[in-house]
Amino acid sequence: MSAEGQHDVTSGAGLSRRRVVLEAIRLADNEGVDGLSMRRLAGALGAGAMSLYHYVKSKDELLDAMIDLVFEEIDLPPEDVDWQAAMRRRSESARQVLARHRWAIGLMDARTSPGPAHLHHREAVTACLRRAGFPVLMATHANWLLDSYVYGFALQEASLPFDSADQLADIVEDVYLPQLPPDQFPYLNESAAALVAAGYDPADEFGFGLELILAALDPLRTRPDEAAAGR
Amino acid sequence: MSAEGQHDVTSGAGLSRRRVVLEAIRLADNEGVDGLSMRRLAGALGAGAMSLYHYVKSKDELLDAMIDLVFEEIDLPPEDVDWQAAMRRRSESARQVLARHRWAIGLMDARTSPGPAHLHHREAVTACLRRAGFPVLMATHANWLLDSYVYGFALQEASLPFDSADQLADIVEDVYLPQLPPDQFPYLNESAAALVAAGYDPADEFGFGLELILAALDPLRTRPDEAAAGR
DNA sequence: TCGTACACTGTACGTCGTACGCTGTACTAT
DNA sequence: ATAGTACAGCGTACGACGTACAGTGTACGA
Repeated sequence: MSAEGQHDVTSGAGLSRRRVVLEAIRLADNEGVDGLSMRRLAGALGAGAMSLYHYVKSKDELLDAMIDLVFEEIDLPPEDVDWQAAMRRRSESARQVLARHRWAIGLMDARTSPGPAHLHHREAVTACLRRAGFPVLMATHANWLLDSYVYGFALQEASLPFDSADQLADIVEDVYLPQLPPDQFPYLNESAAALVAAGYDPADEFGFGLELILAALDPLRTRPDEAAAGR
Repeated sequence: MSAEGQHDVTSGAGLSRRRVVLEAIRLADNEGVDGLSMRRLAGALGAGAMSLYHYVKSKDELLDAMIDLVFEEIDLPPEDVDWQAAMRRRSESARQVLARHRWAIGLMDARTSPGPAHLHHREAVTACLRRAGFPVLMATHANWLLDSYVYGFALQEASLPFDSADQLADIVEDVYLPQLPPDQFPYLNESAAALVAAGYDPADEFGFGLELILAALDPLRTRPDEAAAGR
């Protein structure tokens, strides 16, 4: 008698696991992961706190589900381009998605089992590398290397206190430099000055490492790339 | 009247910021970061919960301090070897330290300001790269790339459910493969089989990407390495 | 002897995750 | 029509959390 009215208001249907997880992601995006509580989440869905437990076994399981939904947002490597283009696409996509959901990267170290979207993504990447001519173990190496770079970059990006190049100059001058006496940190001062002078934008940084890694991996293939050659 | 007895037992002196943070790290190492509460930490130190707030402004500040102490454990790049050896040393050290404190990497994305040990480390790395002959902006690129790799690797390593190569085979067979129907995940099955057959140890994986990155960065220097050449 | 500073603590408040048991509704079998 | 069963959701309660606030006793200089 109390529930029906709420359902109509919030979105027609009743609760569902998907709706719960989606709203949890929105909440975490807006308020940070610390602002996500079962009660607040339930409130945002127009429901009681305990109702959520019909769709999610525990908060931990909810977090797992959130992460897997984030993985779903990441583009898979396209199959009709050469391997470097495919990896570029999925890596850039991953970076963007992880930047959109800053909380996700910090949650990943605790949860140990991959989830279906994660597995699906991994399969697609491995397939791409194998078809590109990387031997089995080399494909594993490449996978580790690329993922490490993407996750590590996202981690560093998430801990930056600014979003754009505009803010960089301000932050460097107001926060960074005052902490850095030039006699004790000569090189960081030099760096900071150069970055500001060059109008440095950390958003451009990702490409450098990615291209370097792709180029260095390329000669480790032992066969021509099927996707690049054929269809 | 209650505190003194405990102090003698635990380590002679009274509380101190350093002792608080050290014990917090030990607790987080043993029980996971979720098991670290102000009450439990105080208990482990033989003190009341609120006593901690004389040394730490809030739990958040405690976490910041813990992370910075972790950074202190990481070897600085030695100054008397060539830049690749120096980076190898500090990167390996960072990997080990972050593996020893699994909780640290997951905390890093939330806390945005570097801390003194972090800054000191960054200065030393930048110095090493600059002296090796990397131009200012290129040194920044190299810094981002290397750190991304190290952090991302640590992140992936932390989310592995096993520690050694021995356990890998078991886990793959018991947990991984049952989730992976061969028709849906042919490449992951191929990989898993190859890894088990090769006696793959993820501890060896780190070197591959690191060496690849170091080798690819080397030609981007514009001057000879001072450390390698001189003294 | 007094005052004052310091190191530390007990209590209390609001919030958290969630165990437990209860509601009303929908549907199926009789 | 009636009873039975399953489902979806909720209210309450418990223990643990971070921490504000108002103390406590001790050490020490005047």
